[in-house]
Amino acid sequence: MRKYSKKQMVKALKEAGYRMTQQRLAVIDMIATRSDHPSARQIYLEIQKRETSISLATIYNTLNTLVHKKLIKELDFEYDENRYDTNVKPHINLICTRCGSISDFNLDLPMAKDEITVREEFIITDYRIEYHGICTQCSRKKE
Amino acid sequence: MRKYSKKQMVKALKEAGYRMTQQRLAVIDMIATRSDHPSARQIYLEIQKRETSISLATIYNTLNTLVHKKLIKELDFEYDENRYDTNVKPHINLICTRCGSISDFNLDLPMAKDEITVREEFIITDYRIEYHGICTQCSRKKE
DNA sequence: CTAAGTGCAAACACTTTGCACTTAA
DNA sequence: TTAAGTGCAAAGTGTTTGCACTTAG
Repeated sequence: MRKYSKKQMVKALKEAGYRMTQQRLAVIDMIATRSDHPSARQIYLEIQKRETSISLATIYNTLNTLVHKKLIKELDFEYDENRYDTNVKPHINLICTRCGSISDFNLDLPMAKDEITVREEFIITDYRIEYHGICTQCSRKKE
Repeated sequence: MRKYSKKQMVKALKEAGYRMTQQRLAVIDMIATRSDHPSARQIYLEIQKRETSISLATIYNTLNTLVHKKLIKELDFEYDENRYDTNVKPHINLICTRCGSISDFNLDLPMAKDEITVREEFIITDYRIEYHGICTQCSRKKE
């Protein structure tokens, strides 16, 4: 689990020369605090409830900056909005196809990396592993 | 490797009550013949070169039908068009971030499925595993 | 003070849809 | 013959961009 705190994200952006605006702080606060994997729109709605004025465009800008600085990860889905993950270490995402919740599953995977590198001469730079299915909450409330 | 032939796809659609139009045949022919993972647009351009008249909408319709019937798989990417995979058995996709090529890597994975089911009570219905990196061709021609 | 950032609305890219025309069975 | 399928163009979705206004440093 490699996850940056609010402080670390702010520090990293400042060091890279980015200004600390109310909007950026609000987005960072939101993404670093929540343990679910919110979408840009969810973050937008949440920030709007508070005092800070913000637009969706700014949220996308800020999230893209964080992704670019490798402080968070972007998860894309065809059937829905992109979601953002503070866990930047490769891990398994358990995605509920009923309620859309995403949780992390951390496990050391004997992920066949070496075998791929040798057999295919493919240079792995990143990976993405998802299990789709029904989460505990949803399977319990089916009656 | 579980991969349906052109014949099997045609049979499955006919049995499900679908009509066999020139357009559907052309799409099925294209997807079942090619071993790469074409996008709707690529299939469109390819079919246009031949005698069959077709539109992009029809290609999407047909591909969606095939996906729905579980005869092919859809791979979605935020940064590009969806790609379609005839290998419907769960497997690893090796995706080249330089040229966009996608190849399959078949391997029996000790994929932690059991552990997830037990530890998280998550009912797995499908999964998606991707390794992103540089393919053989691209790494050779880098000089 | 001034370059960086914000925020609206318009643009974008891919995919889906409404509907008149065509066609497989 | 006729319901299913096609194909255009228009709508829809999530995301990005252009540009005048605002603001952090």
